[in-house]
Amino acid sequence: MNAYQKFKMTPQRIAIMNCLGQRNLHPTADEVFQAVRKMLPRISLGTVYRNLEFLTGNGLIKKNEQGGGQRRYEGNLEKHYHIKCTSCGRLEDAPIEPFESLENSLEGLCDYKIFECQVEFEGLCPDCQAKHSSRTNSQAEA
Amino acid sequence: MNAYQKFKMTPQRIAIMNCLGQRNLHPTADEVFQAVRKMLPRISLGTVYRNLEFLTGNGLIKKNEQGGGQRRYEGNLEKHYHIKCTSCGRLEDAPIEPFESLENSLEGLCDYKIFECQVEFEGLCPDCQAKHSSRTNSQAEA
DNA sequence: CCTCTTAATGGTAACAATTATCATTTATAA
DNA sequence: TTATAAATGATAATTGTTACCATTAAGAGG
Ligand SMILES: [Mn+2]
Ligand SMILES: [Mn+2]
Ligand SMILES: [Zn+2]
Ligand SMILES: [Zn+2]
Repeated sequence: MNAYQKFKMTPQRIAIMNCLGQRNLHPTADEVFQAVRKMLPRISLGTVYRNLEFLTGNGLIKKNEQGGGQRRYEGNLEKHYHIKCTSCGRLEDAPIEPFESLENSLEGLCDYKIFECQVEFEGLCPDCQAKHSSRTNSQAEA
Repeated sequence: MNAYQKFKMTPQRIAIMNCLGQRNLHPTADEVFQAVRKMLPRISLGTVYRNLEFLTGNGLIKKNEQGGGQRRYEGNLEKHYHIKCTSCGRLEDAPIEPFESLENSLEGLCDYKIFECQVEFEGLCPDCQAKHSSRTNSQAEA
C-alpha cells in the first residue's frame, strides 16, 4: 500500500499533486490554482489552499515558507537547499548536496530539539543580471 | 562621522533603533509599534513600517523574511544563523559560527550571482517541548 | 525672525494573501 | 435507500502590508 493510498485522494488532490510532480518547480497557491483549474474548471481557490495544507500535513508535498512574499509548494521531498533571486523572486533547487555537518552542528549547543535546517542562498538570477547590467550600460550612455 | 549620522534620524527612527538595539531580539513590525508607542504615543503603524523599510534599506537594521508569518526585524548586523520554534514561532540567534564552506559552496556551480545565505534551523523550543510532553502525559493518564 | 521648499508624519483607505464559514455535493457504509 | 461524515465551491472575514494625502516639522536663505 503506497503512501498515496493511505489518504483519501479526491480528484482535486490528485490534480494538485500532478501539478507539483515535476522537479524544481515551486509554484505559489495561486499558480497551482491557475494550473489545476485547466483540468478542473470548477475547483475553488479555497480548496487549493485547504488541500495544499492537507498534503503538506501528511508529508506528500513540502511547503516553502521562506521569502517575504507568497508561500511556495513543491513535490520534491528530498532534502535540498534553495536559491532565490532577490530581484524577481524566482526560486530553484540549489545544485549541491546538503551539508551533513551543518545539520548536526547545534547538537548539544542549545536546548531546542532540532528537526530541520532550511538553507536559502540569495542572489541574482542570470536574467536579472542581464537586465541589471543593461540598465547600468544605458545609464552610462545617457 | 558614524553611520548613524549619515541619515536624518527623526525621533521615530531613533526610538525604533533603540527598540532593536538589544541582541537576539527579533520583533515583528507590530511588536516594534507597541514598544515604540510607549515612548512616542502618537507614532503611527505606517511610520513604523516606513522606517523599518528605510532603516533596512540603509543597512542600519536587518529584515528577516523567513517564516510564513510576519516579517521580523533585528539590530544585530553580524552574519549569523537562526533557530525557529515551529510550534510558537519564537526566533533566536543560533549559537554557532556561520560555515565559511557553505557560503562559498555554489561557486561555479550555477549562474546566479550569490550575495547571501540564510540558514534557519527549525525545532521545538524548551517551553514547547515541556508543553508537548505534559500534554502527552495527561493523554496517557486519561 | 520670516518665508519657501522639502521631507517625514499620522491617519486612514486600499490591497493581497490567507483563513473561516457554511450551504451543497460527494463518498462511504449501514 | 437512508444515514453519516467528509470534502467542496462560493464567498465573507481577517491579517499583514502598502499607498495615499493632508498636516506638521525641519532646514536654508534672506
Ligand atoms: Mn525545491
Ligand atoms: Mn538574529
Ligand atoms: Zn531574477
Ligand atoms: Zn516554542
